[in-house]
This record gives sequence, C-alpha cells and structure tokens, in this order.
Amino acid sequence: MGQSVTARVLRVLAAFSAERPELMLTEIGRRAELPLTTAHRIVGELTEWGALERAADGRYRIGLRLWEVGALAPRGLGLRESAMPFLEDLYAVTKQNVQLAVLDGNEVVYLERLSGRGAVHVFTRVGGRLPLHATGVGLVLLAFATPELQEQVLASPLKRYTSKTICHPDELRRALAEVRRTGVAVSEGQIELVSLSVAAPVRGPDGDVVAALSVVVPAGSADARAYVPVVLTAARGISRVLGCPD
Amino acid sequence: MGQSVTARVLRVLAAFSAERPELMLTEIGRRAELPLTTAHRIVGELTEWGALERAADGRYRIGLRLWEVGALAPRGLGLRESAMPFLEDLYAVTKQNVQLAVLDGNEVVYLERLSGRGAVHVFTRVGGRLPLHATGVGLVLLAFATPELQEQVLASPLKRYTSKTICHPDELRRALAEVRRTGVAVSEGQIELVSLSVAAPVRGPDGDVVAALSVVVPAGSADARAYVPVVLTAARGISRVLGCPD
DNA sequence: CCTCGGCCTTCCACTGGCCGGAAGCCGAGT
DNA sequence: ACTCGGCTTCCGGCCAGTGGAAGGCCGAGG
Repeated sequence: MGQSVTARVLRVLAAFSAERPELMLTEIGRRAELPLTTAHRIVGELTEWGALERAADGRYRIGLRLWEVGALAPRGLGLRESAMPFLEDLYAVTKQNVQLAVLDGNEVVYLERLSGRGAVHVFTRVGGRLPLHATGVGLVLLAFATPELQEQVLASPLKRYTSKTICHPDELRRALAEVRRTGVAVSEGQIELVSLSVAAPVRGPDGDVVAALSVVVPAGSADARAYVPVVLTAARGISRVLGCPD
Repeated sequence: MGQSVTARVLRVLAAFSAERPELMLTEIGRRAELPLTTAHRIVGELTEWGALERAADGRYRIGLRLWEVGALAPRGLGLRESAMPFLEDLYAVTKQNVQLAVLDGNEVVYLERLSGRGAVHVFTRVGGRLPLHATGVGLVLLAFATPELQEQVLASPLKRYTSKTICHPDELRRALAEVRRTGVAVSEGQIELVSLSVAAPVRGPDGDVVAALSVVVPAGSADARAYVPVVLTAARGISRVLGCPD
C-alpha cells in the first residue's frame, strides 16, 4: 500500500518542508524512506517535468511548475484572488498584519498574509498550519464547522501555546458559542504573547463559511474591539464577491 | 518513457488548468491520455494524500496539500515573501497594477500581482505564463539572461499581440540593449492595447537577475517615465533584502 | 601524492505492483 | 422502465519498477 509508485512520488514531495526547502538526493531518500536508487529515478523524472529544480549546488528544491499547479487550487488562488483587494484595503487602513485562512482537516491553513513593516511579528507563514483552538481564525472556522469536527476537537487534548491559550473544553465551548452569537472572534493571545486578533468568517455561494479573515494587533494598542467593524465589513465584502446570498 | 508511473501522475496533475480547474474523472483520463481505470487509481491515491480534493458534485480539483508544497518553491514563496512589502508600498504610491515575475524556460511566470480596483485590467494571472518578447518584465528578464537564451528567442518567431508588440529580431535586439543601458524597460504596449509598463530587474545574492518587477499604467495617463524612479527604488530595495551586494 | 568517505549515477536480473478489459452500480434524462 | 454516461470494483498476465552492486566524482585529511 505504502508501496505504490504514486505514494512514493508523494512521499518525495512531502520530504520538503518550510524548514528544509532544499535537499540533497540522499536526504530525500532518507526522508521519504526510499532506497537511494529509487529516489534517484523518481527525483529525476520530477525534475525533468519541472516539479523539482536543481539549485546551483546540485541540491533539489520544489520547482516553479509545481507552484503553478498548486496555484490552481480553488481554495488557494481562487479565494485569494477574490479576497486580495479587501485584504489590501484592510491593510491600508489598519497597517497591521492581515491574514486569510481556511480549514483543512482539523487545522488552519494560512492562505495569505500582509504584514506591515512596523507591525507585530507573527509566526504564521503562508502555507503554514496551526491547530484550530489556538488562533483567532481557528476559532471562527471551528465555530461554523460541522458538529463532528467540533466534537473531535473538544475531545482531543488542547495544546497550550501561551498563558492565554484556550486549553479547557468548557472554555472552548463557551468561546465558540460567543463567536456564533457575535459573528467575530476577538481572541486574546495568538501564538505570540503580545498580540490580539480580530477574526471574522467569509461565506461562499451556499452561505457556508469557507474561510476566515483576521487582523492581528499589538496587545498594547488601543482597544482591539475598535477593529471589529472594519474586519466584519471586509469579510462581508469578500463573501459578497464570492456570491454569498445573505 | 512516457509510460512510467511517475510521468502518469504528473500528466494527471497537468490535466488541470486555469481554464478548467475542476474536472470529472473521465475528463482527467481523456486529458492525461490514460485509460479510465488507471486514471481512477492514480486520482484515488492523489486524493487520499490531499493532492486532489473532491468538490461537492464529485468533480476533482487541486487540493490544498499540493498548494502547500508548491508554496515551498524558493522562487515562488521565498521571493514573494521578501518582495511583498515593497510591492505593497509601490501599490500604495501608484495605485496601479504591480507585478512580480521570474524567468522559467523561455517564458515569464507571474508570481504576484496587486491590482487596484480602478486600475487598468490586465490579462496576466498569478501562476500564468507569457512569452518574453511581449511584456515589460519579459524584456528585462531576457536582457539579463544567458546569451544562449537571447539567441534562441531572437531566432524564434515573435508572435504579435498588439500593434506595438516587438516582432522583429533587430527591433528586439535594440530594445534589449536599451534595457541593459538604462536598467529599466519602458515598454509600449503590453498585451492590452491601452497600457504601458515600467519594469526593472531584481537581483539576488550573486548579483544576477532573479526576477523582474513592473508597474502597468494606462496609456492615457501622465508620462510613464515618471514611474521609473519609484520602480527602480522598489526593485533595488528587494534586491538588497535578497542579499545583493551592489 | 594517495586514501578515504560521502554523494551521485549507471547497470541489470528478478519480481510484485500496475495495467486495463470486463462487468456491475448508480443517478439522470426520456 | 429503459438507456446512457460516468464511476467503481475485480482479477490474471506481464512488464516496468526495484534495489543491490559497482564505478565515478570531488573535497578533506594524512
């Protein structure tokens, strides 16, 4: 099963990560758990097609061709394309970090981030994943997710990241109810200790939540709630462009 | 050779395009020139891994997981990450279309585009490809490319897109020399009839050109050359962040 | 200078995973 | 109820993929 060629090809691709975006053939073989010879052949074919590229020093990295194909993901580029103008406006007005994320499995995946030069530095990275309970966008996405997913997350251990991280199921349940009631998540404590985030849901053509939008502001700044109206407005704007009835 | 499983997997991925980002199994089989059964199995494995997703109507599309891997392309995300703040500034100042592109093979690949709501509508698309001779960024990238590539392009037929497209080798040769002399390409006639573009090179750690940056302005507006200083400044700013000596 | 070690590449005989025809399933259109 | 188009499952033959082994390359260290 883990022996099919297709699976091996995917394991080769999965060998690359944000921490190690350039690998030697040997490393690919080790990470993908493939014999060197097999890795060599697969990598060769991937390179020929453009899914991988060789750097000047002979190491391999993800190629532009794969980036292009990945850009076709409707939940990637499509969403991003529609949302971009609103994110730019939001950034222009607030000069803070603006983020767009979607739900995948039981995690948040960040699609886009506009970060001001002067704004708080955040750990998130475009293409990165974080657990649902620890971020503003995660709370929003979870609040409007299927009951099954909510139960699954509530039943699983909630890892603590900061002193403000929601770690208890009851606490999380209350937070989710609050999000559903108000339509926004004003969550204290992102991954960073010194930031607040204001997040709101983005809805698709069927009226269901397809993404979440957030602004991350320094904890020291003015009342975070002051950002609620602009964030909500931007989120509704994107929803409208996506064809949300409402 | 075109029979290896790896190649077939890639053909399945290549079946998706910007025009048709969602496909039925049968269509994938037809486009990838694979028997239905084979397509079925490969698509199944890709879906299980997350490289593909199934839409509500059962059609397949590129999955988030593949988007994530694609985002690891150093010439994709890495460049983009460094350039973003400068693109935002450039956009804020000009309120025109701002584009970032790299050279791949003998084509331009667009990495990023910030398009003003009011700005000229351009055909380019993030992840899209265009020939080198027909765009501002293309001229810049070609001007600093290897002599071999320049010869290759000069020797190939130059397709006409608008009345202003550079179609003659001599004309192109002169344009390239001008770009090398001034360090910027002010090209009349993009793909659109009514736009001008100002493009400048972005240099990497070794001092070689790794990308190009451009602003596309409506032909009717003020002198396009007025944009040269800001574009050059932004391009140099990105180069500096990338570690260009200079 | 030679040797050693790490990495990459090529070669080739064996074998087990892939191929694809065929048959069955499902839902929509008539 | 029948048909048609698309999807899924099944299974035997066979060939493409596998991976051990050997050789080439380069840089470090003796």
